[in-house]
Amino acid sequence: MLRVRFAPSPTGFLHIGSARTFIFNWLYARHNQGAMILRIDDTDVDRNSQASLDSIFEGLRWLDLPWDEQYRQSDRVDLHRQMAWRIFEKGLAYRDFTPATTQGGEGTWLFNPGMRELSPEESRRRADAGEPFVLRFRVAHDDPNPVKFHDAVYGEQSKLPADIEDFALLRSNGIPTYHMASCADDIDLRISHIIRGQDHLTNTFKHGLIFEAAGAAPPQFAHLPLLIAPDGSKLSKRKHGPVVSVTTYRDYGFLTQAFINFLCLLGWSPKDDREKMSRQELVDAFSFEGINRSNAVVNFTEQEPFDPKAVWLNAEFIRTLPLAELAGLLSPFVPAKFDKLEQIAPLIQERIKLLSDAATVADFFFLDELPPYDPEELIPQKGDPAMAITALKRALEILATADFNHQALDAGLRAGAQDLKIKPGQMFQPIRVAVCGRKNAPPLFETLEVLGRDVCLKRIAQAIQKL
RNA sequence: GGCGCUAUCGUCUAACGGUUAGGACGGAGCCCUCUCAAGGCUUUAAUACGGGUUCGAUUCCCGUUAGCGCUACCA
Repeated sequence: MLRVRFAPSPTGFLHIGSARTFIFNWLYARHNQGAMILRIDDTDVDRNSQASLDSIFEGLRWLDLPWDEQYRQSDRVDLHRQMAWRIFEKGLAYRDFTPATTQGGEGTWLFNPGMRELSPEESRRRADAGEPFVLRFRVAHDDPNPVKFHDAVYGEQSKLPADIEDFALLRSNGIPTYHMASCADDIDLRISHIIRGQDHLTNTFKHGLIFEAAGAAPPQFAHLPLLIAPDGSKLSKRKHGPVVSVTTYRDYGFLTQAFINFLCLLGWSPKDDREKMSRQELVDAFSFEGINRSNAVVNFTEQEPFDPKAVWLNAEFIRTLPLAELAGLLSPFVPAKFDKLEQIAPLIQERIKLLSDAATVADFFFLDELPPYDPEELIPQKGDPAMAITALKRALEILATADFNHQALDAGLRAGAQDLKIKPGQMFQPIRVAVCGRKNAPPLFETLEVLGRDVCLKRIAQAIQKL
């Protein structure tokens, strides 16, 4: 059975690049009726935090793409160690007693001098004496045959052993490194396909060596191009702020489906001209052939914190939402009861791009007192304050008695404009500003209807005072 | 520095040797219209550079340049 895994490490919030990796794994699993495994790669005890673990689960839960199995690497350390020592026993790893502080530096580093050729006896003796060591893989640097693997996205890959350093398997504190833990788990969990970021492409040579040393057949690999910032650098919270965190998208009112859709279009294409796709369409269309090889820019700026395409997709999905569903989704963003929201929803559905826009675009529905506005805005096009006052006074009379439904209001106010010998637009604008506190608002009659007679009369009266 | 990967409109991408280099977002304009949206139409803009191979290169090969990744007892 096909088995894929998503293996985040809890050293930070859930990054949108990680989210895309998760989504691609999920799509691949679903497309092939395989299993999706979530594995928390928490081998770096110093950098792990509960906060990031929470953030990861929070983000994944919002994505609403359920996984089938779940593991945590820290529960499986014994397994990783055993596999490391089995590699050691085969002579494919050795103890390196070089203190950590003396390492690093310029140029190519392959191994620490003197440690590869320590005799088994001496190595054992020093270890028994309590001297700390790391367990290193013994790469066959003199082997002229390249290490090879096939990547489903990047094709045939090969690298000379002479260019691969003796990487660590076990740290001096006994905790397995990422390479060791990851491979041991991939073997033990029978992972058939590893789909991950391209930053692991060159690590894969090391992993190939581990699989071979452990006597396991390597899985299939598919590396994904990275998501980068407009300046070409990698996305980081420190440099680019909250836009790189999944929960930020949720908090600003992205729909899960729009967010997933957007991420899928970064580095992958269905190869036809489809852009807006449902989850099922994505599952059906997803394949490694559609994955690109070059990094994709998430196009945000300081003024526009979200990629315009993500925003556009979100607006598209909002427009297709059933009104009751939209009203429900809106409720965390605005102070209004559900039945009021159901009335408002149709008026703002095609006027908001993010759910959070409702709070600003439709504020006048929720506020008791309108925020201050410029009385000049009450004056109609090619009109003067006197015209505004006349129009508003007439509106007051009409609204005092009219039926409060939009057909009646439409007819009544148009008739009023005709009586006053002004254009309908000149009649409507003062009313709109009086009632909404702004020039740009949803259609007038529906808005009046939702606001109700009392509020409308009160606000128009207040507007007349301002003139 | 070494090794690896990548390079089509501003951005996301399509074109797997032959196209007026297509679509989408964004921008601009027009139409519709009680404002704003939405919708419709039009428009804007690209094969990084230099060599090959070929009747013919966005596409294949080499080089240059640029970007990214790995080069840790991070993942």
